Amino acid sequence: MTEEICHSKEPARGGRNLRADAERNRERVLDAAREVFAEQGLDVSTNEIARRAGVGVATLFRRFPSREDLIAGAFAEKMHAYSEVTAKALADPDPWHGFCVYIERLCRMQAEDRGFADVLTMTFPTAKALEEERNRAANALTDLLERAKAAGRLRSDFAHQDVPLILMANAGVVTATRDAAPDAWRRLLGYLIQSFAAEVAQPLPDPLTKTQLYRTLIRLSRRPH
Amino acid sequence: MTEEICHSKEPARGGRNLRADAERNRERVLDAAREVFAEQGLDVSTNEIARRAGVGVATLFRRFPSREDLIAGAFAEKMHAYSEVTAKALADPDPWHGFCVYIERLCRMQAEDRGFADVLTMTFPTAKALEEERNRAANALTDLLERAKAAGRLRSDFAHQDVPLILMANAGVVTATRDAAPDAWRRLLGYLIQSFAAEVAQPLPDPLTKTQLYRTLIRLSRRPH
DNA sequence: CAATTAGTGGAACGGCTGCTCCACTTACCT
DNA sequence: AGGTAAGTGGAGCAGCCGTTCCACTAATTG
Repeated sequence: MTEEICHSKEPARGGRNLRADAERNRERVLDAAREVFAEQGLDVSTNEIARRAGVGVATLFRRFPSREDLIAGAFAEKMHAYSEVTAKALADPDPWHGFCVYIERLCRMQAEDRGFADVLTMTFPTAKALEEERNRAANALTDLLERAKAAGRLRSDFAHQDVPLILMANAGVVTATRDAAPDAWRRLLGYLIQSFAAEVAQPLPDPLTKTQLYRTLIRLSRRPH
Repeated sequence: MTEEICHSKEPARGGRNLRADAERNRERVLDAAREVFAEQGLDVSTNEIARRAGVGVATLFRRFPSREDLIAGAFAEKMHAYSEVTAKALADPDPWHGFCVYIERLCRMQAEDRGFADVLTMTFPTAKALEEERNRAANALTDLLERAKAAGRLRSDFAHQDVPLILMANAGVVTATRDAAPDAWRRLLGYLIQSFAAEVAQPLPDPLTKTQLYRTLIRLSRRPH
């Protein structure tokens, strides 16, 4: 049943063809899901998504029987972009520069899409389509790290497990600061990159202002929206 | 109605005279809350706390009318310990060592108590008792940073707003890794401290093992337990 | 232009939440 | 001991949630 997960470009023409209006609704649901996930994160009510898509809840559930199906569908493109980032970083003639750009892009993607941040750090063994893309990216990453180390720019004790570690840390900052100081993560990253290079201190992005900090913490006090 | 609530007999026993069994129940609720908050974080059901305390929900709500009252009560001690950490760090003859110990302790407190992690990073303007303690700590922290900078060990562009930034990052790591790799945060902190000192790379704690990483991400995939 | 289904929306269900109400119980004071 | 108000527990309310069901609608096909 769940064997085929359509690539977003080619709507369902590969295996089953949905009725025209059904396919249109499917796309509307995905658009709404992407929109809401990006704004509010992954744990948003099903009703809310259906409402925003302008369809009944039943339609959503028939098309995406489980929550994971919906998530996989919504983030398929972005997951592909993610693995492309890895490939591009690998293609960079300067491995260290490639590494830095890679990390920066990843963190930026987290910062720009709250749902995607959750996908990257939280929902690992989700639908097969995502997992496959993830594995391809992981392999490319290993190569990237090897080269940066061989070039003598990346510290040799940097582990590939440190990448999700960075992502988790970044997620913490990003979810906390999104509304009041959406660029706060850059400062964390500035600190981290520096220690990955094991070089002397370089200029950092500006720290949070006092009011940014205040508003960040205010906002977070009412989690259960 | 009447202004005075207490009879003139024993007006001030800590400002509040509850009936003996009421006071005992109050303590039972606080104990249960501390226990559950530490395990499951701040957003745990009121019923669950009452059940674990062995009292009815009404008892809980009469004693702690709002959620914030309960949180403030449960974490009063720990918040005091937190401000003491700052004071102790300030008393350290070596300001840089004091700074490092301070950061380490803070992150450890987050790692050991999921609820407290939330209190520190998420619920800022909560009950006054907590806020007051927080301010005292903030002032001591400013002094600590000044001294460490004056000693030439802490980089001069370190901002006091970077401390919550660290805490947010640490929270991200800690909430993600608590079950599978409860010491993962130490590695992040190792990286960070290094870049705060702007010195050459030093040995780091071990990275996550492959299985630790896997189990971490597995666990997180089913958030709505 | 029917006839045939795939497709639809929204009501409804069961389970959870924070919180309140009220008939009872029990500690305290004399 | 006995009166009384403080204190109690749990049923119950309103409001969410994910999910299912089913009477209806309309795209497709011949």
